[in-house]
Amino acid sequence: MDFKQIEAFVTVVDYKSFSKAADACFLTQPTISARISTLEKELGVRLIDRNGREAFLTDYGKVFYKYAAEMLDTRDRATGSIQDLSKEIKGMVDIQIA
Amino acid sequence: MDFKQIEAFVTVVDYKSFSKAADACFLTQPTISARISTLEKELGVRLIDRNGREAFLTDYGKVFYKYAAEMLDTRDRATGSIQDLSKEIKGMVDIQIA
DNA sequence: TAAAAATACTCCATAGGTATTTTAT
DNA sequence: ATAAAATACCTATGGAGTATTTTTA
Repeated sequence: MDFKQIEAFVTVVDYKSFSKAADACFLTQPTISARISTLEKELGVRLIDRNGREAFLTDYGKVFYKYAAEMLDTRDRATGSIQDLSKEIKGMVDIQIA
Repeated sequence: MDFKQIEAFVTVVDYKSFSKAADACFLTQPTISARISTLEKELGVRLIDRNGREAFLTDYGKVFYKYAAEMLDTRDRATGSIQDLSKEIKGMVDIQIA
């Protein structure tokens, strides 16, 4: 499992389309297909149904989506916290220099 | 950011050593070094202090560790849930066949 | 028939290993 | 002097693009 795959998955779900997700991610449609497909192979389960006009979640996909969103959120909070702390510390250094 | 990097980070912290973490992960010490180093570069911050006999967390590392553990945990819960559901569904199929 | 996804293929980047050097106690 | 991490180097895997085919509504 990989953040790139998770991002692809969440974006496909949000846009209900592989090609639109590709545009949104500034990637090509085959790249999105590959990421989803690799993720599904790893999990041994189909996450998205491509039959029909729109791509929609399977039961597995519904379960996985919650965790996917949580992982992306945690990652963002992690980088945010580090950046905030970094600015804070740099600020303290500036005050000491001044 | 990458689960491989996060695993390397958490393992180094747990073992307080790059080389011991490498053994535990069935990888080489340079691989662990590279993963930690890439993660630190991406975050723009040093997570682990290698001065002294033991590798220990910087202030940034302490903050990041919580999120790291959370991400690994969420990933494990995600795969666990999918596997459980998969067995459940396969079980239902078996019953229908029998 | 038109759209969207899958597949085939090619190329390049990077991840990981081995060997070695550097560092610190 | 020793142990641990960093660095250099090389190779191979796989990730991503382009072009094309397949699918389905």
